[in-house]
Parts: sequence; structure tokens; C-alpha cells
Amino acid sequence: MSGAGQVKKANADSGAKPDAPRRSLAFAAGAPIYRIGAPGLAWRVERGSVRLDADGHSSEACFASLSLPGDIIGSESMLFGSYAFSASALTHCELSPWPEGAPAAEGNSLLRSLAASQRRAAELVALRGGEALKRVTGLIRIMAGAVSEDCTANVVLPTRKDIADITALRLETVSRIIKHLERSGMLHPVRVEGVHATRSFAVNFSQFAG
Amino acid sequence: MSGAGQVKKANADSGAKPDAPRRSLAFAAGAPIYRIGAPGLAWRVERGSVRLDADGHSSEACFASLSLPGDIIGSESMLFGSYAFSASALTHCELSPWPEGAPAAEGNSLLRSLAASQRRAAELVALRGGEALKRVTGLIRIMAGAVSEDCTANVVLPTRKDIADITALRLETVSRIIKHLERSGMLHPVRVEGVHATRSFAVNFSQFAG
DNA sequence: CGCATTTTTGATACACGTCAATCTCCGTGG
DNA sequence: CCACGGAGATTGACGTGTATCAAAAATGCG
Repeated sequence: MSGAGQVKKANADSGAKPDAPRRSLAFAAGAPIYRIGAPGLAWRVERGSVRLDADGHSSEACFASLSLPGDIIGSESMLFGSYAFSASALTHCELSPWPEGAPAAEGNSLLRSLAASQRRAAELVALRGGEALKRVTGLIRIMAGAVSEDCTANVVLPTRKDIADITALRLETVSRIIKHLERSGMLHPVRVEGVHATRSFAVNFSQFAG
Repeated sequence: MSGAGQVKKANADSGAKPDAPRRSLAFAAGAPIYRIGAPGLAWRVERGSVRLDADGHSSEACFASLSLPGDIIGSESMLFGSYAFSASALTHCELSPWPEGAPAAEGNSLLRSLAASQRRAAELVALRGGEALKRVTGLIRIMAGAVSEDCTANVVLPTRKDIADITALRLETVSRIIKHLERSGMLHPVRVEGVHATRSFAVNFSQFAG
């Protein structure tokens, strides 16, 4: 979603040995990664965030899942030969082919990604109920990842529209809430090269309620 | 949840050969199946519906997932040795140990249950956004399972409270919507032995909007 | 038959959705 | 360098779909 991101794909480590398989691919925020029904590989999200969309019966994509670093996406193609969801980059992200090692003897790896998938699904479910403020702060916490000792972290958020789709709110509501969090001092806009000024924040978790 | 269901467990096929492993276990509506943190097996839902709950930081369980016939639950215990969610019966249900065959060489089976888990998660996400009426009819459609040629099926629904937890609505809202569906002729109460009169319906899908 | 649980119904309030205008940020081209 | 235009974000005013609170009715069970 989020309209206009150009399809800038790039090989992340172009300096690698020529015979080695590609290590990872980078996608700009908003860029499509793969489309439902298309054939392709499974991927591991190395950095950034990815949005999965199910088949909205018309052309409008409907949000299905969120994937963060460590998550596996597109594994259904190993079974069906094609993707069951569309994927697009919520923020700048890097993916690497999965599984990386031997294709067999990965039973435990599958089990791990199954467990991870279920935990992520439970988090998503939680993000779509309860009051709007908690949904948005919940998403921010999940996307922030590692938090330093002083309860501080940096986040790059998706567009307001994408946050709205994830939390089942409206973009205007999300905008109001994020502005409110800024004014409360929980979020500080941070300018990062190449990232929209409205999407990169320093978060102060000590002020978070939950 | 739905409070009071007693813990009536029973071996479903008590007449089986004595040396054969247990085939399946039955649970009454509302009965707890296993608790988060406890050790145990993975199960396949054969009939009925199961609710999974994550760790609500106080004692109140918070809805995490819904499992229907064919779904695998508790597979995380194969990895961690204990359950990551609590499970309880939404309706009368039967479970059988999983995997049933040889414990190894199940790679494909894991892949299938991973794909199924992701599809189910996407359905759940869809049930928690949009207008209340569509959420409830969406859940009814999912729980109805097989639909006959004349667009008719039978469903046994969970309590209003459980439906509310699944759809992120309030129990009063759910009650109003179901009554509305009854009066519109989309739902007909059906009395079934052993099931609460307010939870068993014949559904007429031809009158459903979506 | 009487109690506990679940469901239904009503009245009212508010959080969020909706509609619409404006503003900021950026890239593009004159 | 500045005018222009588009995408995303912000803000305001207003409406409404659900939540909330409260009480009665139905259902199931001992």
C-alpha cells in the first residue's frame, strides 16, 4: 500500500564473491515485494517491516499480516508453488532467501517459524481491539524492537494509512493519536537521511501507560 | 471462556482395542483444554471449535486465536516443552493427538499447518475490522464450514461473550446483531440435544450481503 | 421449583468515523 | 532560484455506530 514507493530493488551486498548466492534484497518503503498468486521463494525478513495482504475481492488490498525482522514470509509457496498473500514494504527493508541452509533436515526450523507465526498473529489480534490509543502505542512498541536500558528506542513507522490498516482505525484517527503522543513527549521526531520526517521517532517508553 | 463449562473430558471411542493409543478426547463447551505454561502434546481439532488465549497480564484471559476442524493447536509445545497459549472449548469439540503418524518425515505436514495457521490468522484479522454486522456474519460463515448447494448450513455458535471477544465487539452488540439476523431470516434457531438453544442455528447464506 | 448464568432490551454517552480544507514535504521543470 | 503539483499529514466540525450502564427476561441445572 501507501501508493508511490518506487520498485527500487537492489542487491544489498554487491561486493560479495561472484559464485556465492545472493545474500539479500532491499526494498524501499511502499515498494511491492511479491504478488498473490505469483510463484517465488520464501524469505526471511532481516530488517525493516513488511505488510501482507489477502485477496480483497475487488482490487483494494486488505491487510492480513505484519512481518518484522526474524519472520518468514511466503513459505506457503513451498507448498502450493505460489504466494497466498501479496507482500509490500512498510518501511525500507531487507529480505534474504529462506531456508538458507540445506533444504532438508529443517524440521525444527519450520516448527520455530510456526510458533513465531502464531505469536505474531496473537499480537496482531491484540492490536485490533481495545481503545485506539493503546492500539497505536502497542504497534509502536512491537515495531520498536530492542529497547535500551533507559526505556528508549528508535522506530521507523509506516505511513499513517498503513498504521490505520494494521490497527483497524482511520488514518485521521492515527494522525491525531501520533500528534498527541508527540505533544505528550512519548515520541520525538528524528530526522534520518532518506526517511520521511514524519515517520522516524525516538520513543520514550517510560511514559507509556501499559 | 464463558465461565462455567465443566471439565467433562471423555475418551471418545471407549470401545477401541485396549492396546491402541487413544484416538480422541472430547470437551464440553466452555471447558478448559490446557493452560499456558503447562507441558503437553500438540492436538488436531477434529470437531467443534477451540479458543486460544494469550497471557492477559492480570488473570483475565485475552483472546488470541480461533481453531476449527483441521487446525493444529499446541504445536509450540513440541519446541518449547510447554504451551504458549491457553485453550478452551468454544463449543463441544473433539481433539486427537498430533502428529498421528510417524513423528519424523512430517516436514510437509508442518508446512501445511504453517500455511493453514497463516490463513486462519488472516481470517481472524478480517473479523476484527469493519462494521459490526459484517464481523459477526463473517464469523458465522467461517464457523459454518461446509455449505450445501442450497446455500444452507448448520452452525453451533459460542456464547455471545466469546463471539464478542473474537470480533472485538461487546456482548450486547453481538446479541443485538444475532437477534437482528434471526428477524431477517438469515438465522433460524434449531434445537439440538445437549446444546444451548440460543447457540444452534440453521443459516441461510443466500441472504447474506457479502 | 428456585437459583445462577446467559441473553435480551432500553436509554444514554462518547470515541471514533466521516467529510473537507489546509499544510508540509519533496521532486520537477521552467 | 522559484513556481508548480502531488502525496502524505494535520486539523476542524459534525454525525453516528458502538460502548456503557442498567434491568428484565429466558434458559439451564440441581
